[in-house]
Amino acid sequence: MTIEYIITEHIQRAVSELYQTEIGIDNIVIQETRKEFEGQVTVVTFPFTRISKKTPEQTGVELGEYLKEHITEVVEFNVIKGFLNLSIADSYWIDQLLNNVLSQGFGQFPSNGKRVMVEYSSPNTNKPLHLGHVRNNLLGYSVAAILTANGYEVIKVNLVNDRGIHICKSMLAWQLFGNGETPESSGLKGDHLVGKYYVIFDQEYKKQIADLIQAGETEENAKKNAVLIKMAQQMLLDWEAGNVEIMALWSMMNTWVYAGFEQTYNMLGVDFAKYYYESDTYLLGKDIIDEGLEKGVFFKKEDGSVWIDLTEDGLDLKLVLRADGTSVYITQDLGTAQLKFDDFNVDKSIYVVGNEQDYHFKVLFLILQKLGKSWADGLYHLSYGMVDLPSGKMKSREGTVVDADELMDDMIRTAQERTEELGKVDGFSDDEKADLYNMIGLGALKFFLLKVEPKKRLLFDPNESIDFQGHTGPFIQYTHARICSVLAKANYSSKLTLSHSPELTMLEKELIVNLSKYPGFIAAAAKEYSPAHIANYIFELAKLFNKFYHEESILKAEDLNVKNFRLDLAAATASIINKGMALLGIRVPERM
RNA sequence: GCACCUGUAGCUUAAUUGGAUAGAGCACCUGACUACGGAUCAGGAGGUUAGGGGUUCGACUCCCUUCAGGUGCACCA
Repeated sequence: MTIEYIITEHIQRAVSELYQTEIGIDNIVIQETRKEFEGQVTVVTFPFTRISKKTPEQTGVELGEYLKEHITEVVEFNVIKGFLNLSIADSYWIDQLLNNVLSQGFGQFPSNGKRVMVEYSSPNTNKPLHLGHVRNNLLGYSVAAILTANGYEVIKVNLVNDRGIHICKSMLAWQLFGNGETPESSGLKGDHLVGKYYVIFDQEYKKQIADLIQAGETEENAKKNAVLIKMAQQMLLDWEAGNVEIMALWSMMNTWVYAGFEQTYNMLGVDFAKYYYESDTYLLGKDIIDEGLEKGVFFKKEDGSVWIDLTEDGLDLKLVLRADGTSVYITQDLGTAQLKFDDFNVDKSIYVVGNEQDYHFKVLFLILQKLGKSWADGLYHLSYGMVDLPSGKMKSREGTVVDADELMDDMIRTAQERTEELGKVDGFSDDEKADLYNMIGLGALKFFLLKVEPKKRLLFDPNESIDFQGHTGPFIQYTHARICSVLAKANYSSKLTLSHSPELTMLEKELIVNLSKYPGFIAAAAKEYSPAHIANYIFELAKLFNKFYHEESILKAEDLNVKNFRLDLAAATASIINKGMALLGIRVPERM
């Protein structure tokens, strides 16, 4: 039972006894005491003044006296303005450390019996992954890990966009200009090879447009009538008709792409329980259209197209089926949402998709609610801001992207240079070195992307490579390695028993207070689907530990009991760093 | 034009969801026991929280308004 809980209960009793009024939990605000004041736990007394009819100070003193008398852990209190600061006994904090923080399951909530799906990554098969995908992948992976820690059963899925006109463009360009080039013959990663032809298509297409304009066509007509775009459109029709030759080309190029993606995902450290493919799902959703028409949620126009009127909800009319009976984007998303639910019977379904699709998901969820789907309330769009460069927006077609593979390679190389400069890898084997550079490079990248609130957009300057000092992944990794080093020197392996409770220093107490807050951050991160909370918490923890480490010696502590206690404290810190970073998909080294 | 999102130190950002003197990191300046690991620690300087109004004991946070930036408003996905 946490001290906050005990205090809350006693405040209810105190208010009832002192002022003869019952108050709800909502009125009780408990927070951590600010560093400049004495105490660890603070109660805000303003909400009670209306009941007590006294000043905030008087109310605070009365409550403080009551709490001190009735709760053994409350040893002292002071009131400053409307804030009642409580000092909690050292014994409580020591008990927290030894029996809570250091226990096996700390930070892992028991199963809540709920199942949640997290869809993320969602690549197109016509181009390699870029920085935007990296943010998406890291967010998806991390949110999945956080939900798991909160007791959910999590199913990670990837919905691959493997069909459509854009896919045909790279296929066509390869057919026309590829000369049979393969990943083997070119030495290119499969996804990069295909991406190369997507760019070539665009270049050739632009040339044709320019030629047509030269010949007197309007720009609009030139775009419509260029031979290449006509051919691509024909190819899409052939694909939909199941043309054998086209299907063979499609599946061959897909195989290349998937091999490339697999490599990138491995490097990023992300994984999926299931892949959905749009080539399988693009025809879904028609039965939902029928259902909606039956229920009167949708209506049909004279031309046969099907619509929904969302004007009462402040939105517009939305087409859900074309006049010719074929699907649009939202049709298949309606169908896919149903499919996911049918496949896994999930309670919640999270879509990790960029904020340019905010409107789309708003509409999608609203339609499903109107259709009366019982699971519609569990749908959530985890929207994140786009990553842009100093030069502006990234465009795959124009080749102005920060490529995911290159970026990771750069990060790892920088980690290597930095580490070698510091001369810290004596006694490492080549494999260990490679693993370490990978850990640090990717740790820096992941922390950089995850420490910012998802919905904020991110500016990424490739020339100013990511820092390795300060508010960074490597700073935290370093702290961890440092603790491991101390523990190794002391031959620490598991929790030490203390002969008696030591008197805590300010910093020790602060550290324990901090450590015991970990589960609260896990819960908050899940509630808001924001790994940034954990990233910033772990950073604060690492910083605090470094301060403690600097000011109070562990191995040279004044007596054995204090030394053992500090070893436990250090071990607990390392453990939380490790757990928290794991939720971000970041590994921490024992030496670096 | 309409809708949604964002705006905090020079830069990158935080603020326990309405609580105390708005915290950090980078960059800049000054320091740290002959270092339990200096990828560290301590200190300095840097803020009208885009501007204006309102709500209340109390506002970066909620409401109104103006400004700036972004995104979306296809029988594309």
